[in-house]
Amino acid sequence: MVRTNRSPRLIDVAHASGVSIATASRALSGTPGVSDSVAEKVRQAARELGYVANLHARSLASGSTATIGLVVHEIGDPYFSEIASGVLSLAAEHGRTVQICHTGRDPEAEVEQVRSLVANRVGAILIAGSGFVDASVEAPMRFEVQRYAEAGGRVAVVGRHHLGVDSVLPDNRPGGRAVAEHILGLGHRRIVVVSGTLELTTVADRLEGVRDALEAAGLDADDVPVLEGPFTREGGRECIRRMLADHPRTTAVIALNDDMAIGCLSQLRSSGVSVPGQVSVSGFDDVAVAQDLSPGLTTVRLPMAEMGARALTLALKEPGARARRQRVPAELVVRDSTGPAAR
Amino acid sequence: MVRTNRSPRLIDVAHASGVSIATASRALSGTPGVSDSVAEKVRQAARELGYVANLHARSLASGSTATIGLVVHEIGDPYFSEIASGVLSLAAEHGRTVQICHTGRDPEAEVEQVRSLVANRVGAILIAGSGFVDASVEAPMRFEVQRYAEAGGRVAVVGRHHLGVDSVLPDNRPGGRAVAEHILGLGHRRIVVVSGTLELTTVADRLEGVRDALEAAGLDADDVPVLEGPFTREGGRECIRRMLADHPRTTAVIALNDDMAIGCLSQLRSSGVSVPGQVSVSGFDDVAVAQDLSPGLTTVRLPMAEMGARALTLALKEPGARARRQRVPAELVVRDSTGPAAR
DNA sequence: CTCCTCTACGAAAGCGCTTACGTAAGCGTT
DNA sequence: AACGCTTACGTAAGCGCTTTCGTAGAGGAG
Repeated sequence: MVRTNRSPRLIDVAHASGVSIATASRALSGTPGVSDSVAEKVRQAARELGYVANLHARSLASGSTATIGLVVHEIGDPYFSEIASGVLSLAAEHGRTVQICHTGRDPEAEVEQVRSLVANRVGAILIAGSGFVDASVEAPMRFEVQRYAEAGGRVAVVGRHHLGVDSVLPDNRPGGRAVAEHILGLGHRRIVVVSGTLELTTVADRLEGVRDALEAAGLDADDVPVLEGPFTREGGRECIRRMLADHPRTTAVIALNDDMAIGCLSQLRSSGVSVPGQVSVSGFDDVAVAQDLSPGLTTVRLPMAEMGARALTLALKEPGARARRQRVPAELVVRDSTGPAAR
Repeated sequence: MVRTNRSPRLIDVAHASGVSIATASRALSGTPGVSDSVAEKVRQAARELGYVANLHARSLASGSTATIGLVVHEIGDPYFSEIASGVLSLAAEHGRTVQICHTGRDPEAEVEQVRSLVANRVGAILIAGSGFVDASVEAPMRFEVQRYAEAGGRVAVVGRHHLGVDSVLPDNRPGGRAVAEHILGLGHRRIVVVSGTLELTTVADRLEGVRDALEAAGLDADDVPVLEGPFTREGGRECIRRMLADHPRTTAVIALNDDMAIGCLSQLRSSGVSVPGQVSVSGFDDVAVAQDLSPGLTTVRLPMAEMGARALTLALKEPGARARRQRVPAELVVRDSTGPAAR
């Protein structure tokens, strides 16, 4: 019977080139033990038939995969999409494919997604995005990740500690300190921090850095209001409305990510507050649009794409005896959204 | 021999629950023909063992996959990341995983990526992003896609015609016409179009719409300069520099996507040109940040996430006798970046 | 010429699952 | 009681590869 309408299999290539399926397999996957002439004949036949190996069969037989899994909070968010971009580019160079899932910042969905990646037998799992301060929230994730790692899976995370695996960690705290010092240096004293939920370690770390700077400047960090809202543009808008109501004399807003900062800018503009004339605003992350906003956003640059790529590099390496940590420096980028404090 | 350090297999679950492997399979995958009591026993055992099915084995045996492939030009670009977001969310609801690749707008890389998705035996392929006007560039892609479709694969595209498969098509031309009419309605006559490469069908279609409006207004469309540059923020900046040099009396810029429009805004600001006071600017797409820019960007809204979701829905459906086409309306969103023409 | 060592290749055993097919038991009909 | 039909389950044949092991043949040493 002729197999119509189906992709050719290895055995078809083998027949076409007059060798056994074993030899064909070796020739195509580059395993030694095949003479050059035969190997070339096989490759030729494969080309003519338009043969593409069935990766499922390959993985099943060999027990390994070229697929790597990437878990992000929300792919539509530029912070994550830039990380993803770095991962995808490097993965393509290595001939690896990437499975992405996003979790909507829901810890349960996150665990769920990791499970599904494990089921897919991906070769490595990359997890991007903040962890949770509360260890009990983090526990199921930790469990799942450990089990996978013990079974031989590779895991790397970006911007997340406490998971006991290789990690790429941005200098959130020093970065927070740097912006805050910048703001203080401009003479601001009536400052407000606009922040995502403090349950996120990223938020907590950045805030800690801000407090460091405040204390170093001889201020009481507890005197600076921290307005909490969703870690999104809408959250930024919301916080500014609260700020205008409750702390009308504020001269500087330190937002703990660019998304919120953008929301802040937007709301201040609609409220008729000039930036940086009346109020200065800073962000964190330096997403691509930050420089194209008006005014250009003063922020802390994190090389997101590179962070993604580095996480992948870690995951592709042999596991070390203990978890590796790579620090990524955060660099203050001063633009036009911050200026001297109004008198 | 005890299998240490490996994930449990179906047969382990079968033994643990005292049934055959066939019954266990049926119970876990929900295939009818198993009594409720036995099914529950099996599920219980699976849970206790922490069993997760090996999807490679499953795909190999069943000949189908729950994985769907998504090809985009650049995941870091908000247009695509928002589409991806729609796809990921809907896919998760259907218990599907998504493999994403980005191609850097390189037609060859695109074909390459589709091939690799085919090798992965994904159940469906989604392709987002503009096609090419030049049919010869599009041909290899068309070939690959057709072969996959004939072998039973499902394909859907968003924003791309000519591929002979199910498609979700934004109203680029009517959208282009709508913005242009808006600009004309504000009294602008010295207009410049800032455009990505005309080789992209998306660009060509939007431009066609703009020309429709110009002609309808009794103008000669050929009198309106079309500045071509990369379809990115940097491209927008570049075009504005050319515009300021070559067409200094321009009062309105119609950018053919938001990314370029953002670059235009940015460059105009650095060049000290007020928007919309001296020059009005419009975009296309309505990416999330568009509303938070200063001034808020007048643009044409495309429901990107929804478009992604709809493409997935099409791909998940049974194929029709002929390729389906879903039009997605484009809606003009007027914000602050456009105003009456200066006298 | 015999013996041994390589090298190049083939045969066949899985990898972990799905599913077509076979069968035994239960139940209603006549 | 004999018959068929349905339901619930087991047996076993793959899915398309990789990889271990075995072997034939070439070539070198003695």
